[in-house]
Amino acid sequence: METLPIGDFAARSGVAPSALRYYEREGLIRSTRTTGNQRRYLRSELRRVAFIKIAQQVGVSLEEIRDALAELPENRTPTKADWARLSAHWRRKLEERIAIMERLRDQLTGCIGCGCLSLQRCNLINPADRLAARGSGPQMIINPPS
Amino acid sequence: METLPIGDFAARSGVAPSALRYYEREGLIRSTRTTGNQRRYLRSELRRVAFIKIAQQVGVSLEEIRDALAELPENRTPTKADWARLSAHWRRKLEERIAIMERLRDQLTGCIGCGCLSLQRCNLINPADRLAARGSGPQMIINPPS
DNA sequence: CCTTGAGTTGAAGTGAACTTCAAGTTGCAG
DNA sequence: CTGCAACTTGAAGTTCACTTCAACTCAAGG
Repeated sequence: METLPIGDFAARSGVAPSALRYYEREGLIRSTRTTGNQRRYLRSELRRVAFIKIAQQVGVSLEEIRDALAELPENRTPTKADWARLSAHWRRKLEERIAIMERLRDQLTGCIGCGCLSLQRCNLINPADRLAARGSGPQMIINPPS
Repeated sequence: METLPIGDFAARSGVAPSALRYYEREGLIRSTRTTGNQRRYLRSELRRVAFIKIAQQVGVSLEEIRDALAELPENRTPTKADWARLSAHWRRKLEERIAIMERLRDQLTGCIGCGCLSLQRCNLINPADRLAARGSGPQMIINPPS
Protein backbone atom coordinates (compact mmCIF):
# COMPACT_ATOMS: atom_id res chain seq x y z
CA MET A 1 0.00 0.00 0.00
CA GLU A 2 1.21 3.39 -0.94
CA THR A 3 2.57 5.45 1.90
CA LEU A 4 3.99 8.93 2.40
CA PRO A 5 7.15 10.01 4.24
CA ILE A 6 6.62 12.63 6.92
CA GLY A 7 7.63 15.59 4.78
CA ASP A 8 5.11 14.78 2.06
CA PHE A 9 2.47 13.94 4.62
CA ALA A 10 3.12 17.26 6.34
CA ALA A 11 2.81 19.10 3.05
CA ARG A 12 -0.45 17.36 2.15
CA SER A 13 -2.00 17.78 5.56
CA GLY A 14 -0.79 21.29 6.23
CA VAL A 15 0.60 20.23 9.60
CA ALA A 16 4.29 20.57 10.45
CA PRO A 17 6.37 17.38 10.82
CA SER A 18 7.09 18.29 14.43
CA ALA A 19 3.37 18.51 15.11
CA LEU A 20 2.78 15.15 13.40
CA ARG A 21 5.39 13.52 15.62
CA TYR A 22 3.76 15.17 18.59
CA TYR A 23 0.34 13.86 17.56
CA GLU A 24 1.80 10.41 17.24
CA ARG A 25 3.37 10.56 20.70
CA GLU A 26 -0.01 11.69 22.01
CA GLY A 27 -1.77 8.80 20.29
CA LEU A 28 -3.80 10.81 17.80
CA ILE A 29 -2.32 9.38 14.64
CA ARG A 30 -0.27 6.37 13.64
CA SER A 31 2.44 5.51 11.18
CA THR A 32 4.36 2.48 10.05
CA ARG A 33 8.13 2.42 9.82
CA THR A 34 10.60 1.58 7.10
CA THR A 35 13.40 -0.87 7.83
CA GLY A 36 15.49 2.23 8.53
CA ASN A 37 12.97 3.46 11.16
CA GLN A 38 11.50 6.29 9.15
CA ARG A 39 7.80 7.05 9.37
CA ARG A 40 5.48 6.17 6.50
CA TYR A 41 1.90 7.37 6.54
CA LEU A 42 -1.11 5.79 4.97
CA ARG A 43 -3.22 8.19 2.95
CA SER A 44 -6.14 7.36 5.20
CA GLU A 45 -4.28 9.09 8.01
CA LEU A 46 -4.87 12.36 6.20
CA ARG A 47 -8.51 12.04 7.15
CA ARG A 48 -7.52 11.77 10.80
CA VAL A 49 -5.44 14.89 10.59
CA ALA A 50 -8.28 16.69 8.86
CA PHE A 51 -10.59 15.67 11.64
CA ILE A 52 -8.10 16.89 14.24
CA LYS A 53 -7.85 20.25 12.57
CA ILE A 54 -11.57 20.67 12.27
CA ALA A 55 -12.16 19.69 15.88
CA GLN A 56 -9.51 22.15 16.97
CA GLN A 57 -11.30 24.93 15.12
CA VAL A 58 -14.37 24.10 17.13
CA GLY A 59 -12.30 24.55 20.27
CA VAL A 60 -11.81 20.93 21.29
CA SER A 61 -8.62 19.89 23.10
CA LEU A 62 -6.30 17.27 21.67
CA GLU A 63 -7.18 15.02 24.57
CA GLU A 64 -10.86 15.08 23.67
CA ILE A 65 -10.01 14.60 20.02
CA ARG A 66 -7.91 11.59 20.88
CA ASP A 67 -10.78 10.10 22.85
CA ALA A 68 -13.10 10.66 19.92
CA LEU A 69 -10.70 9.12 17.43
CA ALA A 70 -10.32 6.14 19.73
CA GLU A 71 -13.82 5.14 18.63
CA LEU A 72 -12.56 4.41 15.16
CA PRO A 73 -11.61 0.78 14.46
CA GLU A 74 -8.08 -0.15 15.45
CA ASN A 75 -7.57 -3.13 13.22
CA ARG A 76 -8.74 -1.79 9.88
CA THR A 77 -8.79 1.41 7.90
CA PRO A 78 -11.93 3.32 8.89
CA THR A 79 -14.75 3.24 6.36
CA LYS A 80 -16.94 6.11 5.29
CA ALA A 81 -19.52 4.85 7.75
CA ASP A 82 -17.02 5.01 10.60
CA TRP A 83 -16.20 8.60 9.73
CA ALA A 84 -19.83 9.50 9.24
CA ARG A 85 -20.69 8.28 12.71
CA LEU A 86 -17.86 10.26 14.24
CA SER A 87 -18.65 13.39 12.31
CA ALA A 88 -22.32 13.20 13.24
CA HIS A 89 -21.22 13.30 16.84
CA TRP A 90 -19.10 16.38 16.20
CA ARG A 91 -21.85 17.98 14.23
CA ARG A 92 -23.91 18.02 17.39
CA LYS A 93 -21.06 19.60 19.34
CA LEU A 94 -20.69 22.15 16.62
CA GLU A 95 -24.37 22.95 16.74
CA GLU A 96 -24.26 23.49 20.47
CA ARG A 97 -21.35 25.82 20.04
CA ILE A 98 -23.08 27.70 17.26
CA ALA A 99 -26.14 28.12 19.45
CA ILE A 100 -24.00 29.59 22.21
CA MET A 101 -22.37 32.03 19.88
CA GLU A 102 -25.69 33.04 18.41
CA ARG A 103 -27.04 33.79 21.82
CA LEU A 104 -23.91 35.73 22.55
CA ARG A 105 -24.37 37.69 19.33
CA ASP A 106 -28.02 38.42 19.99
CA GLN A 107 -27.39 39.73 23.45
CA LEU A 108 -23.98 41.30 23.26
CA THR A 109 -24.99 44.75 22.16
CA GLY A 110 -28.04 44.92 24.35
CA CYS A 111 -26.21 43.71 27.42
CA ILE A 112 -23.28 46.00 27.04
CA GLY A 113 -25.52 48.93 26.23
CA CYS A 114 -27.84 48.42 29.17
CA GLY A 115 -25.08 47.98 31.69
CA CYS A 116 -26.32 44.58 32.84
CA LEU A 117 -22.89 43.38 31.92
CA SER A 118 -22.26 43.18 35.63
CA LEU A 119 -22.16 39.43 35.06
CA GLN A 120 -24.70 38.83 37.75
CA ARG A 121 -27.98 38.31 36.01
CA CYS A 122 -27.04 38.77 32.37
CA ASN A 123 -27.78 35.63 30.40
CA LEU A 124 -24.54 35.90 28.54
CA ILE A 125 -23.15 34.42 31.68
CA ASN A 126 -23.74 30.92 32.99
CA PRO A 127 -25.55 29.46 30.01
CA ALA A 128 -26.78 26.05 31.09
CA ASP A 129 -25.97 24.41 27.82
CA ARG A 130 -22.43 25.57 27.46
CA LEU A 131 -19.67 23.85 25.54
CA ALA A 132 -16.17 24.33 26.81
CA ALA A 133 -14.47 26.75 24.47
CA ARG A 134 -11.01 25.89 25.67
CA GLY A 135 -9.53 23.75 28.39
CA SER A 136 -7.87 26.67 30.06
CA GLY A 137 -9.19 30.17 30.42
CA PRO A 138 -11.97 31.61 32.49
CA GLN A 139 -13.86 28.46 33.21
CA MET A 140 -16.12 30.26 35.65
CA ILE A 141 -18.16 31.88 32.93
CA ILE A 142 -18.92 28.70 31.16
CA ASN A 143 -18.48 26.29 33.99
CA PRO A 144 -19.62 28.04 37.15
CA PRO A 145 -18.44 26.68 40.51
CA SER A 146 -20.86 24.36 42.32
CA MET B 1 -16.75 57.17 44.05
CA GLU B 2 -17.47 53.77 45.41
CA THR B 3 -14.77 51.19 44.78
CA LEU B 4 -14.25 47.50 45.45
CA PRO B 5 -11.23 45.73 46.92
CA ILE B 6 -9.82 42.94 44.79
CA GLY B 7 -11.57 40.11 46.65
CA ASP B 8 -15.01 41.63 46.19
CA PHE B 9 -14.24 42.56 42.62
CA ALA B 10 -13.11 39.00 41.95
CA ALA B 11 -16.30 37.62 43.46
CA ARG B 12 -18.51 39.95 41.41
CA SER B 13 -16.67 39.39 38.16
CA GLY B 14 -16.11 35.68 38.57
CA VAL B 15 -12.41 36.11 37.83
CA ALA B 16 -9.73 35.10 40.35
CA PRO B 17 -7.69 37.85 42.03
CA SER B 18 -4.53 36.43 40.47
CA ALA B 19 -6.08 36.74 37.03
CA LEU B 20 -7.16 40.31 37.75
CA ARG B 21 -3.60 41.23 38.72
CA TYR B 22 -2.43 39.54 35.56
CA TYR B 23 -4.93 41.49 33.44
CA GLU B 24 -3.71 44.68 35.05
CA ARG B 25 -0.08 43.87 34.34
CA GLU B 26 -1.08 43.18 30.75
CA GLY B 27 -2.92 46.49 30.52
CA LEU B 28 -6.45 45.13 30.13
CA ILE B 29 -7.92 46.65 33.25
CA ARG B 30 -7.01 49.38 35.71
CA SER B 31 -7.34 50.07 39.38
CA THR B 32 -6.62 52.86 41.80
CA ARG B 33 -4.69 52.32 45.01
CA THR B 34 -5.38 53.07 48.64
CA THR B 35 -2.79 54.93 50.69
CA GLY B 36 -1.65 51.48 51.77
CA ASN B 37 -1.12 50.38 48.13
CA GLN B 38 -4.12 48.09 47.89
CA ARG B 39 -6.13 47.91 44.68
CA ARG B 40 -9.58 49.47 44.50
CA TYR B 41 -11.76 48.86 41.46
CA LEU B 42 -14.41 51.10 40.00
CA ARG B 43 -17.66 49.31 39.28
CA SER B 44 -17.30 50.34 35.68
CA GLU B 45 -14.32 48.00 35.47
CA LEU B 46 -16.73 45.10 35.82
CA ARG B 47 -17.92 45.86 32.32
CA ARG B 48 -14.37 45.58 31.05
CA VAL B 49 -13.95 42.20 32.67
CA ALA B 50 -17.26 41.07 31.22
CA PHE B 51 -16.10 42.15 27.81
CA ILE B 52 -12.85 40.27 28.26
CA LYS B 53 -14.67 37.11 29.20
CA ILE B 54 -17.06 37.32 26.30
CA ALA B 55 -14.29 37.98 23.81
CA GLN B 56 -12.40 35.01 25.19
CA GLN B 57 -15.39 32.79 24.60
CA VAL B 58 -15.33 33.87 20.99
CA GLY B 59 -11.70 32.76 20.82
CA VAL B 60 -9.93 36.10 20.91
CA SER B 61 -6.50 36.40 22.54
CA LEU B 62 -5.88 38.75 25.43
CA GLU B 63 -3.61 40.78 23.21
CA GLU B 64 -6.37 41.42 20.71
CA ILE B 65 -8.78 42.16 23.53
CA ARG B 66 -6.37 44.68 24.96
CA ASP B 67 -6.08 46.38 21.59
CA ALA B 68 -9.85 46.53 21.32
CA LEU B 69 -10.25 47.93 24.81
CA ALA B 70 -7.63 50.54 24.01
CA GLU B 71 -10.27 52.22 21.86
CA LEU B 72 -12.25 53.13 24.93
CA PRO B 73 -11.61 56.60 26.35
CA GLU B 74 -8.67 56.83 28.73
CA ASN B 75 -9.67 59.92 30.62
CA ARG B 76 -13.28 59.19 31.48
CA THR B 77 -15.52 56.28 32.37
CA PRO B 78 -16.82 54.79 29.12
CA THR B 79 -20.41 55.61 28.30
CA LYS B 80 -23.03 53.27 26.91
CA ALA B 81 -22.24 54.67 23.50
CA ASP B 82 -18.57 53.78 23.88
CA TRP B 83 -19.47 50.23 24.79
CA ALA B 84 -22.06 49.98 22.06
CA ARG B 85 -19.49 50.96 19.45
CA LEU B 86 -17.04 48.39 20.75
CA SER B 87 -19.62 45.65 20.98
CA ALA B 88 -20.88 46.36 17.48
CA HIS B 89 -17.37 45.69 16.28
CA TRP B 90 -17.23 42.40 18.12
CA ARG B 91 -20.66 41.47 16.97
CA ARG B 92 -19.33 41.49 13.45
CA LYS B 93 -16.42 39.27 14.46
CA LEU B 94 -18.83 36.96 16.16
CA GLU B 95 -20.99 36.81 13.06
CA GLU B 96 -18.01 35.91 10.90
CA ARG B 97 -17.11 33.18 13.29
CA ILE B 98 -20.66 31.85 13.38
CA ALA B 99 -20.71 31.79 9.59
CA ILE B 100 -17.52 29.75 9.55
CA MET B 101 -18.89 27.28 12.03
CA GLU B 102 -22.11 26.97 10.13
CA ARG B 103 -20.26 26.17 6.96
CA LEU B 104 -18.22 23.69 8.93
CA ARG B 105 -21.40 22.13 10.26
CA ASP B 106 -23.05 21.95 6.85
CA GLN B 107 -20.09 20.29 5.22
CA LEU B 108 -18.53 18.20 7.92
CA THR B 109 -20.43 15.01 7.40
CA GLY B 110 -20.42 15.25 3.65
CA CYS B 111 -16.74 15.99 3.47
CA ILE B 112 -15.72 13.26 5.81
CA GLY B 113 -18.05 10.82 4.17
CA CYS B 114 -16.94 11.54 0.66
CA GLY B 115 -13.27 11.37 1.44
CA CYS B 116 -12.53 14.84 0.13
CA LEU B 117 -11.22 15.51 3.58
CA SER B 118 -7.80 15.25 2.08
CA LEU B 119 -7.60 18.96 2.84
CA GLN B 120 -6.75 19.78 -0.72
CA ARG B 121 -9.91 20.96 -2.32
CA CYS B 122 -12.46 20.65 0.46
CA ASN B 123 -13.99 24.00 1.31
CA LEU B 124 -13.73 23.30 4.98
CA ILE B 125 -10.15 24.23 4.42
CA ASN B 126 -8.83 27.67 3.53
CA PRO B 127 -12.04 29.63 3.90
CA ALA B 128 -11.29 33.10 2.62
CA ASP B 129 -13.21 34.82 5.37
CA ARG B 130 -11.67 33.08 8.31
CA LEU B 131 -11.41 34.42 11.85
CA ALA B 132 -8.50 33.26 13.93
CA ALA B 133 -9.82 30.76 16.43
CA ARG B 134 -6.78 30.94 18.63
CA GLY B 135 -3.39 32.56 18.53
CA SER B 136 -1.61 29.25 18.66
CA GLY B 137 -2.61 26.02 17.02
CA PRO B 138 -2.77 24.94 13.42
CA GLN B 139 -2.80 28.33 11.78
CA MET B 140 -2.30 26.76 8.39
CA ILE B 141 -5.90 25.68 8.08
CA ILE B 142 -7.29 29.06 8.72
CA ASN B 143 -4.31 31.15 7.72
CA PRO B 144 -2.62 29.36 4.86
CA PRO B 145 0.98 30.26 3.98
CA SER B 146 1.31 32.80 1.15
C1' DC C 1 -3.57 47.78 70.54
C1' DC C 2 -3.69 43.32 68.63
C1' DT C 3 -4.90 39.76 65.91
C1' DT C 4 -6.24 37.97 61.66
C1' DG C 5 -7.98 37.81 57.14
C1' DA C 6 -7.16 40.25 52.99
C1' DG C 7 -3.91 42.33 50.22
C1' DT C 8 1.04 43.24 48.16
C1' DT C 9 5.22 41.81 45.28
C1' DG C 10 8.38 39.17 42.24
C1' DA C 11 9.57 34.80 40.91
C1' DA C 12 8.63 30.42 39.74
C1' DG C 13 5.40 26.76 38.30
C1' DT C 14 1.55 24.79 35.17
C1' DG C 15 -0.53 22.72 31.09
C1' DA C 16 -1.57 22.82 26.35
C1' DA C 17 0.28 22.48 21.96
C1' DC C 18 3.80 22.76 19.78
C1' DT C 19 8.84 24.16 17.92
C1' DT C 20 13.74 24.09 18.08
C1' DC C 21 18.07 22.00 18.74
C1' DA C 22 21.91 18.79 18.56
C1' DA C 23 23.71 14.78 17.24
C1' DG C 24 23.26 11.16 14.68
C1' DT C 25 20.96 7.94 10.59
C1' DT C 26 18.61 6.92 6.15
C1' DG C 27 17.36 6.95 1.35
C1' DC C 28 17.82 8.09 -3.18
C1' DA C 29 19.76 10.83 -7.39
C1' DG C 30 23.69 11.03 -9.83
C1' DC D 1 29.34 4.33 -4.13
C1' DT D 2 28.88 8.98 -2.57
C1' DG D 3 26.80 12.99 -1.09
C1' DC D 4 23.21 15.44 0.72
C1' DA D 5 18.45 16.36 1.84
C1' DA D 6 15.31 14.24 4.66
C1' DC D 7 14.75 11.65 8.48
C1' DT D 8 15.43 9.96 13.63
C1' DT D 9 15.56 10.84 18.86
C1' DG D 10 15.32 13.09 23.47
C1' DA D 11 15.62 17.21 25.72
C1' DA D 12 14.90 21.74 26.15
C1' DG D 13 12.57 26.04 24.76
C1' DT D 14 8.23 28.91 23.59
C1' DT D 15 3.72 31.19 24.12
C1' DC D 16 -0.54 31.90 26.38
C1' DA D 17 -3.12 32.54 30.28
C1' DC D 18 -2.90 31.99 34.35
C1' DT D 19 -1.85 29.98 39.43
C1' DT D 20 1.07 29.21 43.32
C1' DC D 21 4.42 30.47 46.57
C1' DA D 22 7.04 33.00 50.04
C1' DA D 23 7.65 36.79 52.49
C1' DC D 24 5.73 40.62 53.75
C1' DT D 25 2.12 44.72 54.75
C1' DC D 26 -2.58 46.55 55.49
C1' DA D 27 -7.21 47.22 57.53
C1' DA D 28 -10.76 46.48 60.53
C1' DG D 29 -13.35 44.10 64.44
C1' DG D 30 -13.05 43.03 69.38
